[in-house]
Amino acid sequence: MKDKQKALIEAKANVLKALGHPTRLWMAEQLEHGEKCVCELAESIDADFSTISKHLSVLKQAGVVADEKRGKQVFYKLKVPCILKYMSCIEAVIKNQAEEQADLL
Amino acid sequence: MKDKQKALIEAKANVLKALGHPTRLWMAEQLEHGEKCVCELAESIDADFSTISKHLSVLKQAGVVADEKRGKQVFYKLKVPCILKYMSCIEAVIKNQAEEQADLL
DNA sequence: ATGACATTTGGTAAAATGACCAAATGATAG
DNA sequence: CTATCATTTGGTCATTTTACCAAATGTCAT
Repeated sequence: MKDKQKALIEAKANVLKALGHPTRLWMAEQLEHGEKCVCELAESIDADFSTISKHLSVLKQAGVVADEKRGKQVFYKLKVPCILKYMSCIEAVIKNQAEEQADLL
Repeated sequence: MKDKQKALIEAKANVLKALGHPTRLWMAEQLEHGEKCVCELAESIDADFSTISKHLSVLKQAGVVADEKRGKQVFYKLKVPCILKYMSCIEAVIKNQAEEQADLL
């Protein structure tokens, strides 16, 4: 494989990996209808603030979200909202799996 | 968050995580135009057969691919091809990132 | 049966990830 | 300027992931 191709694959995998954690995926979904501050996101997550901050940082690194500080708060938003449009396909994978499991019984 | 919601998020994250490794993403892309046997996939990957086999097993667990043994060979195929349609969006994320990096210079 | 071939499984070691705590930063209010 | 609030950073530890090697499995031809 060419170096450039390889780099592209790695970059894509990196984005998918960033979304491949329940907390981070949940956060991304929360941003579907607009920005939220860290404190809002934190409300529904049972984890240390530092943990939440680090997850957001992973999403930012991957280019999934952008952050903006306003006053004391930091707001995050989706940079490329199409990533959520994909979820119906992911759900199809899961449904498929579930049906096959059910067929075994 | 409700238990069911939580389980769904976890399932979705799991699929994304499975695709979130360069080798596995590459494999999935190779299957775009139909099934391939492990040996074909292995040709372009510089890794032990056992490593390749384990990656395929992760994709299978996640419900991304299905396998079928025919003769000595095992063939893998995509179960839900829409996952590849997503890649254009992922690429948009990367392009976005790249442009921002470029703007810094 | 025996050997050769394609793939998987089990074991192990190195590296990456994720969670928490404590401390640092930056912004605002008093 | 000091205290306070929101968030990030650094450190540490447990867990998970990944890669390789060696050995096992299942299939086919002889």
